[in-house]
Amino acid sequence: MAAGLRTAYAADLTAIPPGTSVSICGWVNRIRQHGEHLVFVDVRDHTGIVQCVLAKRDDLRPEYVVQVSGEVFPRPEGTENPQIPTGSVEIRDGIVTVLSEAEPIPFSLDDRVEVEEATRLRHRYLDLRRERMQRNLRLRAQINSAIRAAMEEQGFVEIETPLLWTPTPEGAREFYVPSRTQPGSFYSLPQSPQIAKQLLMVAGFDRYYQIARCLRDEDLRSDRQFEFTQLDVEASFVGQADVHRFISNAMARVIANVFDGRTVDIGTISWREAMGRYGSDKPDRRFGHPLVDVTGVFAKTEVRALSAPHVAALLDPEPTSLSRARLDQLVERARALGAKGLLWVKVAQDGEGYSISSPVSKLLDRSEVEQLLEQTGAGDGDVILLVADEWEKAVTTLGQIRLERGRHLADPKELDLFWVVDFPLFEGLDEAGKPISAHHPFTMPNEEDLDLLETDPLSVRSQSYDLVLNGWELGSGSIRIHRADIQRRIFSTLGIDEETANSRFGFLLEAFRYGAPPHGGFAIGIDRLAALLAGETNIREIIAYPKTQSGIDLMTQAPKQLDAATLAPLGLTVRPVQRG
RNA sequence: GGACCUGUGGUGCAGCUCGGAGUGCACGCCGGCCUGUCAAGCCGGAGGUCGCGGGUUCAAAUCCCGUCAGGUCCGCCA
Repeated sequence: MAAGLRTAYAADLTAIPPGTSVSICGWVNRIRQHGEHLVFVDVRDHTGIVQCVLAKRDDLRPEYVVQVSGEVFPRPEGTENPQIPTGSVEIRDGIVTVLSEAEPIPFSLDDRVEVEEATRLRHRYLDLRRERMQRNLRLRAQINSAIRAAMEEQGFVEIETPLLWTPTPEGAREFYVPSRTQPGSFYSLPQSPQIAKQLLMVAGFDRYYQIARCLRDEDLRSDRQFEFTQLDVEASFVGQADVHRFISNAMARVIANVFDGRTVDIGTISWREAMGRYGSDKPDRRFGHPLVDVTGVFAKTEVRALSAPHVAALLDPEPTSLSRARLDQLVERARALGAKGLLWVKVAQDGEGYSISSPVSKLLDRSEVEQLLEQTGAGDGDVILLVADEWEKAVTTLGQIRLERGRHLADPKELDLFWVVDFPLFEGLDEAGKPISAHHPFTMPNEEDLDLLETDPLSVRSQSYDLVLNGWELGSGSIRIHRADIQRRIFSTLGIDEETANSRFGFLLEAFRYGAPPHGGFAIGIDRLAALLAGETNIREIIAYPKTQSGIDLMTQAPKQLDAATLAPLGLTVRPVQRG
C-alpha cells in the first residue's frame, strides 16, 4: 500500500489510466542524457523501475533518493521496452525532488555484474538494494508467512523461548554470555530450543512452534552460519507419522506459496538405503548414478586393494571428462576423504563384448569383470569407480565423489524432497567404548529394537528422521523418550551415571517426573530452505547480514575487543592474544 | 587444526608458466557533444601501496618464504 510521499509503486503504473497523477519514490537507477532537452531518469523501487522523461536536468546522479510527481502515459509507439515489466509506460515532465544525494557507490548494483562477496558484505546495505537480494529476502519473508499460516491452521501455538539459556555440555559448541549481575557466571545462547520446547510439552502446550534463532559456535560453511533460524516444532500425544504430516503440510504450503500452486511429493527412504545407494544421509538424488554394492563380485579377488568388507561401485556421470590426470586426482581425492584409495575401470566395446583398462586389469579374472559390468550396467565408454573399505567409509567416500562428479548435472528446478528414517540411535563408540548419541540422548529408540540396547546398541534404530531437499539436510527431529525406565537404560548405555545426568539435565528429568506426555518434534532450517527455493547455493545470499567463514562481520568489523573498564563489571579480564 | 582456489585504479578481468618502465580490456567516475533512449551513443580526461612483509636478482605484479583477507572443502556441526 503506497502512502506518505508516495502514491504508487513502479509496478503499479502499467495498471493506471493514462494521465493519472502519481508520486513515486525511490533511487535513481540510471540516467540517459540526450543533450539539453531530453533526459531519461530511471527511478527504482523494490517493485521495479519507472522511466521518467524530463526536459532538462543535470543535477541528478545514480543512487540519489528522489520523489517524482507527474503524470503516467503510455510510451510513444515504437519506444516501448519489452525487456522490463514497466516498459510500456513512463512519467512525463514530472517534478523530481531530490530527497537525498549520494556519492558514487563502490560497486555496480546490476545483477548481471558479479562483485566479489567481500566487497558486497562490506557495504551490505548497498548490496541489499540489488534486485536479487530484494527478491531473496522477500522470498524468505514469504516462507515465514506461509509457515506461520500452516502451523496455526494445524493448531500450533507460537511461544518464544529464552536466548539467554543455560550451558549444556552435550552437542555443538555454545556461545557464552557473561553475567553482570552474577559476575563470573555465564549464560549460553541456545544451539536450539530443544529442552525448552520439551518442557512446554510437560506444561501442556501440546502443539508448539516457533521461528527460532539458534546459535552454534562451530566452523562456518556455505550452508552454516553461527546463527541460523529454525522452524521449531513439538507436539504431544503424537507419533512419527503425525510429526511428518505436520511438517509435510507446512512444506507443501510453503512450496505452493512460493511457486504459485506447485505441488510436491514427499517420499521416504531409510537411512541404510540412503547410505547404500548414495553414500550420504542427505543424498542428492536428482542426477541418478546410485552406488552399486559389488562386494560379492570381489569376494575371492586377488586384488588386495579390493579385498575389504565392502566394495562400492559408481558409474562416473561424465566419463568422457576423465583424463588419466583427472583419474589420478580422483584417487587422491578418495584418500583425502579417508579411504585407502580408489580404483577405476575403463570400459570399451570390443567386438561382441567389452574390454577394460585399469591399473589392476591384469589381476581381474574374466568372471569378475563380467559380473562387475553386469551389476553396474556399464557399457562402452563408461568408467567404473570402486572404493573398497569398511561399509560406511566405502559408501561415504564414493558418495562424496559421486556428488562432486555429478552435482552440476542436477536439474536446478527439480525439488527432490523426502524423509530419511530409521537412523541408528548411536553413531559409533567414544574412546571409552561407549556409544555416542546420533541425535540427542532423549531420542526414542525404535520399540522393536529395545531389546538390543544392552546387547547390540549400534544396531538399534531410532525414531528420528531427517528431511532432505536437493541434497541438503533441511531439518531433523525425533520422538522423545517420556518414560523414565527407557531414559535410564539409554543413560546407562551411554555411560552417563545418575549424578551426571542430573547435573546436565536435572531440570528436564525433574519435570518428567511430574507427568510428561508422549511427545516428539522437528526443526527445519529456514536459511537452507530459503536458499534452495531462491536457487542460491549458499545461505549468505538469503541472510541480510551474514558473517564470513572466519566469523567476521565485514560491515561492522565485529567481533571487537573491549577495554578493561567494560569487562571489569562482568568479572572478566582478557589475556593478551598472540596472533601470527 | 588441515587441503585447495583467489587477491592487479572505484568495480570486473587480462598480464604471472618463460622476471625487463604500472602495460591492456570492459564497466564506473569527471568534462564535452548529442531531442526517444533504456546496461543509450560518440569524443576527451582523471584515477594504481599489483593485499602486506621478507628473500633471490642488475631488475619482481611475475620466482621463493611468511603473513593477512575472501571463498570451497575436510575435521567440527548431540
